[in-house]
Amino acid sequence: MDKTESTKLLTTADVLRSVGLRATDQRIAVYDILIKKKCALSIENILSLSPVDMNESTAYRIIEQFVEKELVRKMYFQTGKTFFEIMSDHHHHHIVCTRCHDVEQVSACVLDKNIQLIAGDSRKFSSISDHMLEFFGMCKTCKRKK
Amino acid sequence: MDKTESTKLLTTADVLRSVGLRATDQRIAVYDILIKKKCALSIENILSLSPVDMNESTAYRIIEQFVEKELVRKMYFQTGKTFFEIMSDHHHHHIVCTRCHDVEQVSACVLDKNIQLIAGDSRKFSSISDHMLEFFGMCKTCKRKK
DNA sequence: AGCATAGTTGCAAACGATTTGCAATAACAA
DNA sequence: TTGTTATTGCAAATCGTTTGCAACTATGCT
Repeated sequence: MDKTESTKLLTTADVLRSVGLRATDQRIAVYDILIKKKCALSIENILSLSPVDMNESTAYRIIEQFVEKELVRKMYFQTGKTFFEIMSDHHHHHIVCTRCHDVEQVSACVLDKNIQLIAGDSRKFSSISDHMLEFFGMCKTCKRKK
Repeated sequence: MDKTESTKLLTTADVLRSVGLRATDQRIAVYDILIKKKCALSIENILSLSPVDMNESTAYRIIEQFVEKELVRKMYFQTGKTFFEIMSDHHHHHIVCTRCHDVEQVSACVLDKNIQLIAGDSRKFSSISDHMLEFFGMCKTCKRKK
């Protein structure tokens, strides 16, 4: 109860060091934003949310390192935009608004049990390591505006 | 049996004119390539397959018009590359090789019947108009090389 | 605490993919 | 065949992302 630090099991700095990255203000900021938001963010989003000054290229470098260290997943949505999301053990998918590009997570995955069937169908592929499922629609806000 | 043209129900030129586009050599070339290949192609692919001389920007313009006219679907795969595929009534998905980026079509869609369930789950969205499902794996050729 | 050093940053320039403006050219209707 | 308007090729602009480099800083060692 004496040391403030010890009450927190693992600081962001610890996480970063544990994967071999130095704990800089910029890295801590990016990581904390992704943890806090939990959802898919663009570089632009990250920069605008950052409490510390950060150069664009620094953000790109940091996020790319996070992807390499598997702290973060990189995703290309069908809107043509690139997003980054903190890795979590919870597999999920997204619904993207075709108008405002807002993204919502879909909690459950409906096709886990079907994947082997699909792989079995393939001529060229013998196994499937992962998948990405994206839904499109119009969010309630945009639908109202229409 | 006299006129060669009349034996073909609808020429590519006719298709183009029917959506309000002039039938130029370049447009015919792009359309025919997409029809013939049936699969997802990049601008680079299209240019290299074209029998007629075509400027890069012309290819971009043509493909964008085809997307607007709904002759073609634009897709961003998780490899970060943009592809174009002729619209067909046959809904299908893709398996992408994580190594060589080769693409194979998956014939059936396993989740049509689940879509309404997912929409029902959503807070922000009231309907889903479409979806995109992409699988990753290593193709047999790459697996052998590994 | 103070120092050495390797890793990290900001900046500017380079980059690849895509888009645009414009003058020359080609498709189509009359 | 001719006139009008759409389309093309070219070069330059643009967007998102990456890179080289010199200045700076986190970390390990003393």
